[in-house]
Amino acid sequence: MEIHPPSAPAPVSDPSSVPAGSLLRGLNPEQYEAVTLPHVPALILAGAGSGKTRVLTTRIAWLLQTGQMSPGGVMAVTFTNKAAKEMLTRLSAMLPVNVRGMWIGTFHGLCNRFLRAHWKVAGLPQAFQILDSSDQLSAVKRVIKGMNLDEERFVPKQVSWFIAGAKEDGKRPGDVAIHDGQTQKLVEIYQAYEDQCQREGVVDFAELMLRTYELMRDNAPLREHYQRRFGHILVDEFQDTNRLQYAWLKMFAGPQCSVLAVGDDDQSIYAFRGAQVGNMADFEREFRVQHIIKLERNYRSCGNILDAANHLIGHNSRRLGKNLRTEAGPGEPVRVQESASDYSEAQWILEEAQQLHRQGMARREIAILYRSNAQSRVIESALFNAGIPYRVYGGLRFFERAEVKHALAYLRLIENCNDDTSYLRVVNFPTRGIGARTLEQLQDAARSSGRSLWQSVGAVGGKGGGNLVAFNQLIDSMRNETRGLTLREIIEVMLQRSGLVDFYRTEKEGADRIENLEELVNAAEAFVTQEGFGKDAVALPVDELAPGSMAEGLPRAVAAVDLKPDAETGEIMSPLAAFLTHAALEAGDNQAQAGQDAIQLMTVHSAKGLEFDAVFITGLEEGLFPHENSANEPDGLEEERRLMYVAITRARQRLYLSFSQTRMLHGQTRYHIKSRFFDELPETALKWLTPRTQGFGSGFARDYQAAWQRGSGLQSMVGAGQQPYRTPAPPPPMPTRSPTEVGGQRFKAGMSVFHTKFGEGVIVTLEGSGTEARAQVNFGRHGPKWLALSVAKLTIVE
DNA sequence: TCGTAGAGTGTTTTT
DNA sequence: CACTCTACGA
Repeated sequence: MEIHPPSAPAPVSDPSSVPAGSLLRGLNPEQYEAVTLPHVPALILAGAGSGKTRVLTTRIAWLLQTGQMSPGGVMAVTFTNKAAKEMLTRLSAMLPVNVRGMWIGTFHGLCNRFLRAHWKVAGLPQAFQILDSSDQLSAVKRVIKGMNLDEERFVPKQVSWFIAGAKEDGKRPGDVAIHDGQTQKLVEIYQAYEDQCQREGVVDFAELMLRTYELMRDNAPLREHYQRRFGHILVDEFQDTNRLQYAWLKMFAGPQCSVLAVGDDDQSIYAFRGAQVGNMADFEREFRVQHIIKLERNYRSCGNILDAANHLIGHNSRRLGKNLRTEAGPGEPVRVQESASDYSEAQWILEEAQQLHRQGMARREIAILYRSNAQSRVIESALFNAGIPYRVYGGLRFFERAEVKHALAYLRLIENCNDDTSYLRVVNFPTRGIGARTLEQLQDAARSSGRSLWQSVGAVGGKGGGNLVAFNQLIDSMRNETRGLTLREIIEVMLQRSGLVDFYRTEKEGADRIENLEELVNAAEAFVTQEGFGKDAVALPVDELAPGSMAEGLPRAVAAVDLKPDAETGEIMSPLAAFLTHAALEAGDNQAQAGQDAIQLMTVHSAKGLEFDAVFITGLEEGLFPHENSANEPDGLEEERRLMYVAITRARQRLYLSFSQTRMLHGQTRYHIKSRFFDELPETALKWLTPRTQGFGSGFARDYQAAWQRGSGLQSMVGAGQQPYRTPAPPPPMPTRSPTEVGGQRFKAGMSVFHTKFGEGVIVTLEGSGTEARAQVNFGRHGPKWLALSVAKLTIVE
């Protein structure tokens, strides 16, 4: 793929002559050009730390300020709520503009907004609810059970993934190509799942996108309306868009629309969940993009860090081609540390981090990154034992916690009693004498009549049946009691009447949970205040409703806005329904202690978009980073390299790369060699804190052997004369598992071997011992393979 | 209905 | 190792 220079160099006036107070003040020439582009499609290749958010927001502000666009005519779409919020905040700081009328949000958030306005033509109930991924999973499980299918053959997670994947390819059950019986059945499950969702009035994340896309595609007046409306569409993180999102954008972008796509192919790290980097090239071609601007000036990292990043990513093929540069000096070298074990690695990190902190660096400016979540544990325990405050990203977020989900389920039932997922979640929680047997009967009755669980309670007799009726009455009475109350009051009533609070009061670990339930009340309160639901505000976009808005004049027959206000209050959407939507679309933070100054721990994926003064990239070992599983996927290694690129470019001043010789993984000690990425970094930018073990690959095993024979074990390899790390327990006696003992042969990582079937290859990883011993061998044409050494016939190639 | 022992599992993840 | 899920017995 190649990049054409802008056909006509844009007539950029000298950005340095921009008057004080102007929006455009302080932009560099490329940024300036991007912000002031004419009304045509354009692609901005924005490198890490090149000021892309600034360009996006300044462009919107500029379009509005110069009167080229009214707020209603702009759409800006992002992937995360955080990015959307950031954009809104910055924008309102630049201009006094009513951001509520603007279409700025996540793909899913905008779809929700669209479907709330057009629920009727979209074929949805007005109070449709959104399933998060765990809701979706349990819905899929129910479908599989209901079809009497084997959960071994149809693993709910995989089925769920299949359905989401199909939707993200724009495919309904009828559109999926069927090659075999398995696919046939999967499609049947997909169909049944769809029917179930439709019956219950719920949509999953992918459905929000697909439903919106289809409605735009099939409803010409609606499409024309929106296409006329949006003169400018700006897309953030374009490299992360999937097929459906791309098609969605094309649907909203009419002939008069100028789409500005901002992205960085080198930071595409979500191919595994359907992101198509190829969308960038497709966009360039299909939108006949004339203006491609590269933002390569980096304002974040110092020279050595950028050298490392550029050098590394240079090993990828199929790039759009971009190099980061800085006007800051080279700065400090990139420090490299080798440790004997994951434990001593953690120990070293914490001491180094403490050192930085003592020198005045805030803890929140120090990030510890790893490839996979499992790696955080050792580091966490080291920090915990040392009493150093830290914060782990990832894990359960607020709205995903069990007690919060229970509470939300009650609220959802108040809003829509046909929501079977919520019904099943709380019908017997707290326990009400409704057991598996009773629910079995209820589900059978519901299935055979095609009705919801709620509607089927009458069909179940006996004691269980009576309890079910009582449960329905409980929900009914909650609905009646809360009518007309504020959101806060509704939740308080629900918490009491449902018995949730009482239940957790008697639990031994219930205090935290009650605290979270109280937090839910606060979240609701904050939501009402922020979104203005307290008074007469409605959830629908103001510009869709106001007379004189662009929606006015649209043929009523196609229902631009399907208004159906509450008969009593006149509310278009109840605060409760709005809050439930909010809870589904924005899972919230994962920690309450977010304010504290703490060291930040996270995966490389979740670090994307963030920056820190000091960054530790840990576990840089073959098999971990690059991850062994990526070797099986096409372009897997390139994605791992981009991931590494993302990790490197998070650092402002100081970057540490660290790897360990041994690591506890899944309860087993594994022996690793250092990541191949070290060979792809410029020597001149690196500074080894530990002596280099030469000749990597075979080096480790040989040095280990030598060190062991000297009677000093691994510790002697970690550089005597260094800080007294007090490496704890001596390393596991390697000889029992020694790679050199494996299979009775002298295999070592890095060694060339010959296999009768796969030919010549190089040993990447060795693990296990005796008959368990296995090796990952990289065979040129056949790629990497895991081999059981007791079985595979390998000979050493000299 | 509920608690617990045993098996199974184990990249990355926002919405 | 640490967690989730299932099956079984009280």
